[in-house]
Amino acid sequence: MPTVSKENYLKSIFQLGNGKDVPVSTNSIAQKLRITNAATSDMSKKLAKQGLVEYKKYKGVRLTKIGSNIALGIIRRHRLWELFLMKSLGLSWGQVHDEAERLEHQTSEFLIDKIDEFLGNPELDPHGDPIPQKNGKIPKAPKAVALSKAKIGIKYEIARVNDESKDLINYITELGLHLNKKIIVNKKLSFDNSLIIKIKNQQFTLSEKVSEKLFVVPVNN
Amino acid sequence: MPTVSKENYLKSIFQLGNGKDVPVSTNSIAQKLRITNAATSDMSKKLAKQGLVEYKKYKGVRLTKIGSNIALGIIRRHRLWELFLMKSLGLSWGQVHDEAERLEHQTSEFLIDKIDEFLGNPELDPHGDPIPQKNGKIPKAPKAVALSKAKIGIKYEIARVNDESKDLINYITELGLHLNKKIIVNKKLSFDNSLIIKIKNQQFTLSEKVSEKLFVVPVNN
DNA sequence: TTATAAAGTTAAATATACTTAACTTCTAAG
DNA sequence: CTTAGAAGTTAAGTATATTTAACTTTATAA
Repeated sequence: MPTVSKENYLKSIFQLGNGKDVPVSTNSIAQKLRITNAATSDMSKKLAKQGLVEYKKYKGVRLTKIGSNIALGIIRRHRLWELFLMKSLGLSWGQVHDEAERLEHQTSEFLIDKIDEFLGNPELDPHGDPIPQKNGKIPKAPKAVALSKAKIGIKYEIARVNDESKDLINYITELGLHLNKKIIVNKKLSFDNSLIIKIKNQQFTLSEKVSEKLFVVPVNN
Repeated sequence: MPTVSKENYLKSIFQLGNGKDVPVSTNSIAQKLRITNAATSDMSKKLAKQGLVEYKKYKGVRLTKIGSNIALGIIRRHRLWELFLMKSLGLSWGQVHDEAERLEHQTSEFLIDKIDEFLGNPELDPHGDPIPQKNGKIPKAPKAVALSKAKIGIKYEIARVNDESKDLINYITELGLHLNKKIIVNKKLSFDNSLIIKIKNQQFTLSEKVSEKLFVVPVNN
């Protein structure tokens, strides 16, 4: 069984490769995990020795089938915990990530399956990300577009938001935004690409940085 | 902040001392944690250096106020998790201990307080043990007596069971026993001190070993 | 009152996961 | 097609938590 540390490496590799079977540079892992490059070089060898990644010096690491399955298991646990903590305890969007980040490593298959069942085998987590299923399949997320690329005047709803930055989540939560919230872009300011958006009757400005992290799908009514 | 390992030492010391401010031998800790005596001698020094225990060579360790508070915090998390997993996910008596054993070390104060609140600030866990409160107070558990010391013919209910042995819990669960279950001792066999007990209309035998681990309180009707 | 068994400690070694500092390989601009 | 800087690796050292093996202290029974 991999340690917590190894699980985090595998998860990071999976995420940096966007779930695709591509090599990921050791330095990008280091950056993501906030450790030194040296540490990831070291660990890459260990992971390779255990058959969890393929490692070619100077060419990055690539998950093996086994490594990929472990990564998926951790991501599954993370996303189910997030949803569970919101549904069962009423925690908010911004409160669940950090908790899930720790709990995901201490959750037996038995327990996560119980949580999955309790939630009705959901396909999406509270940030709109797909929850890997018990069988390893990853549900399709709705095809969302960054708010920064949205068309003026069309009604959208929020379908996904990057859950890595707590600051971002807290900020947009404070603005009253959350998953499935309806939103219209009234105007785009050309000098800094910030957006003037409307929700209900309120209107406010979102910087380009923020609008790139929010993903939306068009809605009819 | 203590590591998981240190938290487990502190918890064990607290439990071996029955929650009292007494010194606990290093070897008893080793036995409980299933590690070598040498390891606990070593760790005792480290815990002492951090001000979590007082350690006199050959005389065992004694929790300081700080160490004791950490131990209480872990026990609080353990017992609240057990109850929460049963109430929210419908897990059984025997299924919650091992999960709680890991989750207890990865639970922020924020989260455990939410769980506590969700459960209505309960005083007892599913095994009848008192749950240390946020303020550090430990609720009084009902004054229960070991079933092995119960009187013949009196109606009792199960008030507490040692949660450390999964085998025991699974065994008595299979017999249909659980917290608050009514039980009458019909007879005590003098040659091995086993008991013939009655629940509802069923009758069966419990060994002395088992009956020493089950605690009961008399009930009226 | 003393020797011995039980209880406890120390020291040396191991594994994991890091860091810092020095080094090597790669890559892309001129 | 060379070379400088970026990217990546290695080596040595650190901290934590463990083990095994040898040793010391304590308590007790003759």
